[in-house]
Amino acid sequence: MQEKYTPSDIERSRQAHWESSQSHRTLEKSTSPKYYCLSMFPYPSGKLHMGHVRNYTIGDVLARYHRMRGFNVLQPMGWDAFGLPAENAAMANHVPPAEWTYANIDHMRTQLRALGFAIDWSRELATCKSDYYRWEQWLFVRLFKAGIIYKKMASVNWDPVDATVLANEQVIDGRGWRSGALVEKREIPMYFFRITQYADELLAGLDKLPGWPERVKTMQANWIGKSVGVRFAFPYQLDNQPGKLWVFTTRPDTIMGVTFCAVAAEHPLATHAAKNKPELAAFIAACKQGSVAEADMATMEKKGMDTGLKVTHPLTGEAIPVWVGNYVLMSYGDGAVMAVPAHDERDFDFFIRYKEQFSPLKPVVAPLNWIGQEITTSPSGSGVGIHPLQWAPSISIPGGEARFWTEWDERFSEKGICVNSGKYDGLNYVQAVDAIAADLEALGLGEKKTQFRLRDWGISRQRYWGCPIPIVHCAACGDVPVAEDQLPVVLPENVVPDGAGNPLNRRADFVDCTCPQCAGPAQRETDTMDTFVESSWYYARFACPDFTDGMLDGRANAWLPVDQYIGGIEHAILHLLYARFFHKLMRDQGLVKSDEPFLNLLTQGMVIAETYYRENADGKKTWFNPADVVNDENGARLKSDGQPVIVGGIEKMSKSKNNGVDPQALIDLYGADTARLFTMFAAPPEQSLEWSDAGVEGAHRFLKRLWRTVYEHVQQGEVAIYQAGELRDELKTLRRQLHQTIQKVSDDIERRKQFNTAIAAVMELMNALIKIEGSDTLTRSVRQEVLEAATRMLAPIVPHICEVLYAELQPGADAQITWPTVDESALVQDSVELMLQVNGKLRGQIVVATHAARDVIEAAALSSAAAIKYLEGRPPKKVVVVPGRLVNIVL
RNA sequence: GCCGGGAUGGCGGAAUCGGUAGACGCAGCGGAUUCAAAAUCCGCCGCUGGUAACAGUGUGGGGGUUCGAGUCCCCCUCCCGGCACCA
Repeated sequence: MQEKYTPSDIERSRQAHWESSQSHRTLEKSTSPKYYCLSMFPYPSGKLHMGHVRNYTIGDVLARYHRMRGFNVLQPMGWDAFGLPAENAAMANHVPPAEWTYANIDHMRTQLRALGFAIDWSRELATCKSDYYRWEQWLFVRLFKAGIIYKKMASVNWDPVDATVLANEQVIDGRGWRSGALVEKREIPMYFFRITQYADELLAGLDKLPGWPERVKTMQANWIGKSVGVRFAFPYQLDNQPGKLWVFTTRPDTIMGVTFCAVAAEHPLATHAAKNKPELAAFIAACKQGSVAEADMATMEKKGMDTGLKVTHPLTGEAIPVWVGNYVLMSYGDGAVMAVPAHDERDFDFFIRYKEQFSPLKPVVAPLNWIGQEITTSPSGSGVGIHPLQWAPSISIPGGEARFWTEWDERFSEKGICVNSGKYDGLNYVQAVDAIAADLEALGLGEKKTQFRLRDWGISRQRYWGCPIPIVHCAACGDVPVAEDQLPVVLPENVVPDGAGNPLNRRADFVDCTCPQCAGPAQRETDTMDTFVESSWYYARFACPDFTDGMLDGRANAWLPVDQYIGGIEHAILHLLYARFFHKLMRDQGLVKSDEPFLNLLTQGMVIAETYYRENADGKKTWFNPADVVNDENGARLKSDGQPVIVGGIEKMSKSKNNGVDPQALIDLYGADTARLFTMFAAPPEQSLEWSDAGVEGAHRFLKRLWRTVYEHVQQGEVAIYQAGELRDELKTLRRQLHQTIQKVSDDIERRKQFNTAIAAVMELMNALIKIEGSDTLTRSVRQEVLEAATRMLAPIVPHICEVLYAELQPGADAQITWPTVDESALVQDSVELMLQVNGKLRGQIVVATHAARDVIEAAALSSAAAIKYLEGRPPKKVVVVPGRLVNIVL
């Protein structure tokens, strides 16, 4: 055995061994239970970053642990290879996205291999290859024919200068990132997946996922946003034509308080009213400026303008003014809302802002009372600005003075008993909803309805580097799906985009084709699919990546569902919801049998780092990598020129902010095992990890110490592991700690998935071992037991060094290392130390027999020196005994 | 703005079911070894007072429940993620 730990040598030789013996190749046929361990596949951005290392190390630890436990493990890897960054890189370097992508894949594959992940590389796939995406096109065609995919108009960000559609990320402060032009919303035709048809199942399915984190399930449930309410209409006459303005509300009980209606800027009523009102047309145009991102819409100042149109309140017959509101989303419900300023905060803010314009200015109708609010006397205060607490009594007095308040109070939106609501007075929420819904239904103007916040999934992208949408546009036949035997529609790979629209539009060889239906001349669709489509089913394709006769074969059902899925928390909603949806689509197409794709989910926290930038003369930002910046008491400066840079805040490592830390330097300096150990040790996996280099040294030091300890032990010659015989106390304690550690580490990895504490426990064990002296056979045999177990426990985390050390401890044992088992007899302990508290403060310790009775413990506690000191002869008021933990004496 | 999460020593973090706050590691300080340094080993290490024993105090801020709160409840601040075309 070598005296010195040389990671580069042992890692290279171990990896060569794994490769030549195909150690990580998954068995197709096995009597062992299966364990499908999947980490979210990477976008091939160029180099691995720390987030990847963290993600894939977690997966590898779980995969290797389960293999040690006798499972038949599948751990595949692939590439989410279509996407926007490839087009950006293509424009910057004048290289086709395909070339850039394949080069990145090659580099990143080498990096993943260097980290020693137990991946079955024979199943590798890349989504940009036609043997993958052809099945996506095949499914598209089937779903299109089944009506699950349909076409409708939708808003996109339009850059009028570059004449191109922009991603939300490419809109910065309302302007195009390259042109700097003010971005506009533009309506274009797009294909949609009817995900809303599965909304109920996607919501209900969350309850059948006990292996998913609560936070993810809560986020998805809120995203789907099921709400029960009433959809109803305000009738109107326009140019002597009758019409209905439809709205949805979850608060039909407040319908008697409707003061106005607000419609989205794109709403037909708004468009109509703007015809003869230039100022309204200008306002609507202003609403259409800026990005389509909901975050931008929601943080915008709430503005509106009266259309001058009036609709009729369906129950009171009152004329209700219609406004255009920039906060009303056309994509939600009917693009219009009723406004009840008395009971909705957003309506309230809007009303206060424009109160002069509501003509005549009328006090807010207040139909509800607060639950449990006692109605006593009329307050003496009057007029504007009255305290909200005085409001409820004041409005409840019949014929009493109506009041106006200027500050919102959370209680205004609580549900209560109807007042000032005509025939509905005195009804509670449920009764009022039923009565009002029944009345609206009798009028033919509304009904109860379940509404989802979830919207159908628009998948058309006006981009080149994606999977072509297999549709042909024929003047005679319309939109025709490509025939199955014509698939795949292959994306040409030699194109360099230039930022001005989709270059496919200019490729006659791609666009011009014949109609699959009438064989006449036709044009191919040039939009490509959202890259989330590729990542929605790759987990299934890994079971049978070589299958050429269909999307999936029977192996998919053998492996699915994925037993453990691991990926960043940033995917909690979109990717994970789309993948769940796709699984149900595939199930309904007879491709898979299960209902859910991922049994257990681990959402790793993000690796975040400081961002640094400089603003150029044109206002654009140049981002600098943290590795190129010094940030000390003199501020942040660029290493290369010593000039200051602006600190942009700590954010998720990303290419756009250039704050990714390259793990390569770490691997080069310390080896893969140190990189893996430190990443797992630095923080628990679900927590976000702010990157710092400090501490890596400590992880490396631990591995060196482990090596040396085994070396010194092995140098003394072979010894069998401890099996039986009388041990001195010191060794008994060490063995107890060893088996407690095995128990803890197993639980930490398998159940808690908290690897940092597993590592800490082994470190403690090693610290205890090093303190034991002596080279007698008994001592050496216990030491052998501890070292064998320690290397086995660390093997999933630092496999290279552990396999080498284990082979030194067990010469000739070349088989798969197994997980150590707990010796229950080693755990037995005769006495236990209890904490002694007086009035909840720690005042001492007592030692009692392990299973001592409560009264024995109490007596021991009361006779202890500490108790006598604090009791000063008085009897205790109460004694709390928590067996195995503590005794609390209350004075 | 809405939804979800987080805040514990100089730093990363531990405390798993309401029961010893600070495990483990980093940094720092002191010592050993060395011609010297690196590496390694030993010891100390929340804050305040005290030579010490010990006492007080302490888990973002404010309030509450409890014999006992980092952990539960209410309110607030700041930070991070997502918001449908970044992936």
